[in-house]
Amino acid sequence: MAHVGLTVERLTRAGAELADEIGFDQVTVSAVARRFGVKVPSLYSHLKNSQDLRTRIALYALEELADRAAEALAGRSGKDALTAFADVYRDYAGEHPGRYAAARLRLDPETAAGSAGVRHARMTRAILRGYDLTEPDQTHAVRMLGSVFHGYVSLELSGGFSHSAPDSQESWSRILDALDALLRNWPAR
Amino acid sequence: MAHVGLTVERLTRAGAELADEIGFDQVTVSAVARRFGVKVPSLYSHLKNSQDLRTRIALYALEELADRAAEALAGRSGKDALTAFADVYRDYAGEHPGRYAAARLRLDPETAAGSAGVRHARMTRAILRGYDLTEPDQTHAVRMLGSVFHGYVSLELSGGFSHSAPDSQESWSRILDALDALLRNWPAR
DNA sequence: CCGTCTTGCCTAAAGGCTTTAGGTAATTCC
DNA sequence: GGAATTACCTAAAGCCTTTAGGCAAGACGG
Repeated sequence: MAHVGLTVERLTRAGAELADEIGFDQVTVSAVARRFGVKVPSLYSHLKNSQDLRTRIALYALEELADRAAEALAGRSGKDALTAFADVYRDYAGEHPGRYAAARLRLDPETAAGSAGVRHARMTRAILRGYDLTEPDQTHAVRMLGSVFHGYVSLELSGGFSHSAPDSQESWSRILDALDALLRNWPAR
Repeated sequence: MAHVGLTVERLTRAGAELADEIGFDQVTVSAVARRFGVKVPSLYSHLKNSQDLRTRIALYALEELADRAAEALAGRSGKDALTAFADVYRDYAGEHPGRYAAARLRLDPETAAGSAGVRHARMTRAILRGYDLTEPDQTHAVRMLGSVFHGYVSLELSGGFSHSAPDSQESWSRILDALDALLRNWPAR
């Protein structure tokens, strides 16, 4: 077969696209090879194994998501920042369900520490600068925001809120109102 | 081989146990057959296919979780109910990570409608009777609670909060305080 | 008590994904 | 121009899924 020019980057990107099309857990080395019109073993000089492919897609998605979030956060603060940040997550999951699922892949601690996950955590904390929270409440709030965003998007993606009133968009918007109110009025111990 | 007495129920239960031991997505028809000391094709007279097995495990876990939640909710109201209900989820996920993962399996709408998922939704709504919320805010709050519970448990399970201060238990408890405060003080539109 | 029917698990087999080992042709480099 | 490297290939083994068909033991009617 002719030279196709396989690289880890191209394989990762193709895997990410494939994830959005057929679902992250349907992404296999075979499927990616097929997409490049190449025999499966050819990928093994670029990838350690199947898990390696999945991990790379996850890191790619985390990076992409963090870039979007960072851009959305620039120049905003308070509720404005909270909403923009949250919307980045929800919109990304809507546009790229496969990549979003990839971003939720459990990474081993070392890989996680070197991933864009760290940026996500820092940005979430940055949002809280617009509110009057001190440690350890700030950390509790970081964890809660992460939970709500991930939880809502994940339930919405799995069809939890579809076909029932009120509209998911309205719930999302009202939940963000509620979170803003909560952060401005975080209960003392 | 001798008569083993395979039934769909026994296969489902074994699959649920296996899920907790090796992870829900490692649960295969092969693995369950192995556990019964039986050849793989023997299971196909009880199961339609691999997805059928997974779905049954999911329904089983949803049922079990709903039973526990119902028991915890009996005789409680207000914050007491909120906490007890939330703890059931978190504890179940901690004790049975594989089953919890199974309970999050995306079911097709028809299957979902006949599942214990409906009870979960009703119970969440029941908790809100202890707070002064009217529609559509009640629905928004139901969705938010579901998101936080699922999101938190899911992040905790994937190792998000381990090895970092403060303790995850403390965050959980403070987040429940915060949710209680929020529900008592839900912002008007 | 005996033959038949049914039930319950088995072997055979095909197709797909993963992964390793080793081959070949084209490109790169001295 | 020849040697080394690169990039993709074939071969093959192992595991999982799923369908088709077989056999033996227990259930059941005569």
